[in-house]
Amino acid sequence: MNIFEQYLSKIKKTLLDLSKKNELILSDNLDGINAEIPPSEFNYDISTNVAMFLSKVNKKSPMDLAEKLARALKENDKLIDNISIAKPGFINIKFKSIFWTMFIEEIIKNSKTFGANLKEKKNDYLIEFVSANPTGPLHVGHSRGAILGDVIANLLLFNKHKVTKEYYVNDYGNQIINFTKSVYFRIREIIFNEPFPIDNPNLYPGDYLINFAQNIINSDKKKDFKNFEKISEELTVLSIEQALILIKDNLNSLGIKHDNFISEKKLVINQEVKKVVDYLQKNKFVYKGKIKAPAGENADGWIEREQLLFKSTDFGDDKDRALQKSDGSWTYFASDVAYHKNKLDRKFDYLINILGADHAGYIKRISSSVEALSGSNKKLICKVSQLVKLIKNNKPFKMSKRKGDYITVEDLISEVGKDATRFIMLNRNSDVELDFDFTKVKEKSKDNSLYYVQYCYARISSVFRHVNLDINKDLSINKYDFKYSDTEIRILKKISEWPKCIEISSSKLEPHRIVIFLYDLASEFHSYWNLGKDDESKRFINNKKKITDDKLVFLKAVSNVIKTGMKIVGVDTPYKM
RNA sequence: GCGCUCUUAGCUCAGCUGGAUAGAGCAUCGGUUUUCUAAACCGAGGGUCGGAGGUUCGAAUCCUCCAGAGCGCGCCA
Repeated sequence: MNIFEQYLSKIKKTLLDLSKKNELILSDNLDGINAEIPPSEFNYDISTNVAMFLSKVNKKSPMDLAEKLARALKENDKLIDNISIAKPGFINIKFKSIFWTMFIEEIIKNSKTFGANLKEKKNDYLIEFVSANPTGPLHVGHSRGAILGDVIANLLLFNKHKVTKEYYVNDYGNQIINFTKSVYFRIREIIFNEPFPIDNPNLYPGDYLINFAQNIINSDKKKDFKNFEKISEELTVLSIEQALILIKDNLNSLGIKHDNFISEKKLVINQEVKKVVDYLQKNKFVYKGKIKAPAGENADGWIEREQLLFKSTDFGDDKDRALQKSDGSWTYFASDVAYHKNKLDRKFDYLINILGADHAGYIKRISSSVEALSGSNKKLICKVSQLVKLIKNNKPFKMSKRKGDYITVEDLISEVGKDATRFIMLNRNSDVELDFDFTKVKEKSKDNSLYYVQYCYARISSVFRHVNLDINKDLSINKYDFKYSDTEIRILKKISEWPKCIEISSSKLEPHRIVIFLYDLASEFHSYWNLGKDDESKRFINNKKKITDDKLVFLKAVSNVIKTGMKIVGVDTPYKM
C-alpha cells in the first residue's frame, strides 16, 4: 500500500467534486500535484502542494486556496485528525491513530509483497550484465556492474516482472587468439620446460593461465601439444571453457547466477552477423568509407582505410562505425549488432545493458543500431557503472592489468565476504565513482553500513527470541486496535516511504536507493531502541517479561521491511551477531 | 577538438523524479552500558549546493553558457 498514492487520489477526488460544484477551476493536467512527508519539525503526517499548484488558474493566493481545500479535505475524510496550512501554501495533514494501525495491519497481512509495485504493467526484461571477456578471472571493476545488474534483476522480480539474466561471451576475435596462444605457451612451459615469453605484450601473463594449462593437460594426457596449428581450434574451445568455469565460479561467490550465456562465436558461425549486416545494407545504413583520426589527438601513424561502415551518425552518433576489419573479419561492434538483433527477435519488452565506465562511449552506437533494426531505441536501456577506487589503509590501491596482478573478485570475497561486497558496492549511485575501503569494510562499526542494518534485524530477532516467538512465523493477531507514540509513528512514516523507494529504484534502475533507505530506517530504529535505556516503558519487553501486541506488530513491520530490502540486495539478515 | 559522466560541509556522499530552515557518515570536541545485543545512542561546531544567466509562485534538482575532474574517441573486445 502506497499511502501517498492513495492520498493523492483522495485529494484529486475532492478537487473534482469541488470543480463540479463550480467552486474550483482545475488545470488541464494534475500531474504536478504531490503528496509527501513534511519535514519532521512540522509534526504532520502528509503534506500536499495542491493549493500552490492551482492558485494561478483560480486567481487566488495559495494561502486562501489552501484554507478552502483543507476544509473540503477534512470533511471528506474521517481519518484526518487535524489539518493546517503553512506558508507558502502547503496543506499539512495529521491522521488519527487508527490510520497508522490500519497501515501496519496492511504490512503484516502482506508481509511478502509489501512495497512491491504490483499495479504496473508486467514487462518481460532481458538484462545483460558482466559480459567480461572469457580470458581470465573477474576483477573488482567487473564486480560493481555484476552486483548492479543482479540487484536490478531482483528488484524487477520483486515487482513481478519477468527477467532473463544474460552474459554475452566474447569468444571471437584477436584477443581470443592471443589468449589461446598464452595458454599454449603455458602448456609448453609445463611439458617442454620452455620459459613463458613474458615480454610479448600481446600475451596474457597472469598466473591463472598455469592452472588452465595444467587442467587442459590433465583432461587429455595423450594429446600432442607440439604443433600449435594442429590443435589451435580445439585449444581455443578448451581455454574458453576454463575461463568460463573460473568466471562462473567468481559470479557464484558474488551470489550471481545468469540464465543464459550467449556465444559471440556462434553468432558468427550461424551467419547471424552476416545476415544483420545484409539487412542493414539493404536498408541503406551501410557504406564503404574511411574513418578520420580524432581531432586533437596525435594522428601520427594514422592510416585511413576503406572499411564497411554503419551510418550511426544518422542516429546522433558522432562518427560512423566500422563493421568489418580490412582482413574481412567482423569487428566487435558488428557481432554485437547481431547480438542485439538476436535479443530483439526474442521479443522482450525491454533490453537492459549494464556497462562499465570505459564502455560508456559505446552506448550511442549500439542504441543507433537498435534504432536502425527496430525503428526505435526506446526498448534499450543502458546503465553505466562507474569506476571503483580501492583504498587500503587510507591509500589508493592500484589495479594494473599489465602483469595480470589486478585485484580479483576472489581476492575481494576472501577478504571482505560476499555480503559486505554487495552492500558496499550499492552504497552509491552507480554513475558516481565509488571508494571501496578495504579497511573500513572489514570493521564492525557504524563505518560499515552492512553491519549497521544487519544489527537492527538482529536486535529485533533477539526480542522475539526472549519471548519465545519465531520471527519468521506470521503473527496470529486478529484485533488491530493500537495507539502508537510519536516516535513510533516517525518510524512508521519512514516505512510508508518504502513503496515509493521501490518504485523510484525500479523505474530509474537505481538500487542504491534501497541501501540508503535501509540505512536510514535502521538508524531510526537504533535511535528508538536506545530510548529504552532511560525509559522502561519504551522497551519492547516489559517487566513481566512479556511483549504487548502493539510492540510485537511494530517490530514485525520493521523487521519485515529490512528483510525484504536485504533480500533484494541479496545479503543475509542474521538473527544473532 | 568531440562525446559521455560528475562537481553539495574539512573528507566520502544522500537528497524521495521542482517544494518548507539543504541532510547522513567519517573526522574534531563532549556525554550515555547493574537495563530487550554499546557492532548502539545523545549533543556541539561545520554550507555562496563549481560559476553566471534563464524558466517557475518556488531550483541543489529543469534549460543555456562557462570553468574544473574522470572515462572514452580507427581493424581491443
